[in-house]
Amino acid sequence: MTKDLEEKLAELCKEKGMRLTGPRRTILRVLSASPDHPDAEELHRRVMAVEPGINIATVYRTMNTLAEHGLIERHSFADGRARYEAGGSEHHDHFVNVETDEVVEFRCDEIEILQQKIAREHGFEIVGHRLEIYVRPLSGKAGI
Amino acid sequence: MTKDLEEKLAELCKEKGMRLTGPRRTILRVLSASPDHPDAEELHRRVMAVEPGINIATVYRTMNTLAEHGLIERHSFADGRARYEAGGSEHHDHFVNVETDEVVEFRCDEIEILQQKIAREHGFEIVGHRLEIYVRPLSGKAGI
DNA sequence: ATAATTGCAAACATTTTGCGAACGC
DNA sequence: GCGTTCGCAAAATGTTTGCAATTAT
Repeated sequence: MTKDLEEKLAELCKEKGMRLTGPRRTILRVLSASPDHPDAEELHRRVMAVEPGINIATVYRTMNTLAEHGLIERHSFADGRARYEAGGSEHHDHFVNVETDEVVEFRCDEIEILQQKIAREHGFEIVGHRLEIYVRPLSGKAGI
Repeated sequence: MTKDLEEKLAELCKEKGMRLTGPRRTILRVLSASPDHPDAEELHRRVMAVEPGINIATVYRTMNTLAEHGLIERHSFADGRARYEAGGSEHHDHFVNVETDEVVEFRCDEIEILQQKIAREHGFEIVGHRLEIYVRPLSGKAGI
């Protein structure tokens, strides 16, 4: 599944006319192997572990290019910096466990439908959306 | 009846032990008169129009303090910078018009209820949430 | 060949911080 | 008077960009 994703992204790059350079290939590989939502610095760290010498500016530029072509998603959570996620997976939203900072994906079609409805009622067409639900485990002891 | 929002905020400040300095008063005034969600720079611009000489660092510090004490809300939309909103109003979510950067508030109880439901299904208790729907005007002229 | 992409450093944008002076309580 | 807050300038982040060299097609 993971291996496929890298190839799929590589193919999409070619389709879009993007050149498959060494650094870009490495970035695609790292991205494909990242099930989470790393920011540029973390991504760069992982890329450097695979192939040192790649500049963080290249990471930024590549992420921007990939996002422009719709190959990845660029989130910006509350912390301010941009976080990236390899596209290809289905749309989903996020639970953020405030006690562990863990992110859990979920999907709720009914909510999506309601969004469409209320947007239309306001005279809008949806371009995209972001839903984060900050949570803590149900039964567990209260945090701090 | 409606005690001025500015007065309400001022009182809350005192309650929380925050000093009501000149600059802070001005910032509360501007904030109270801002129905939108200005960022620090815009807020500073408005503050300067009322009383020149207030530094933008003071705006940042004041917004942080107010947010820590729960008197205002600090949003961070996709554009990266922080935007502030005088609290006190009911909970709501946001449409962000991607063509104008304008923010429109909305509220949808059905969505809130679905959130509760799906969170519970995942074994979570909701602490808070954030929903932004990025939109463009429906019918008329296409953007770009 | 030639246009896209890279590394590097410098520029940029936003937000925070150290400090001594000024101020509210 | 004492602790908070201020203005200022400098630092800290996070991200983008100009340019000459390199590389994929």
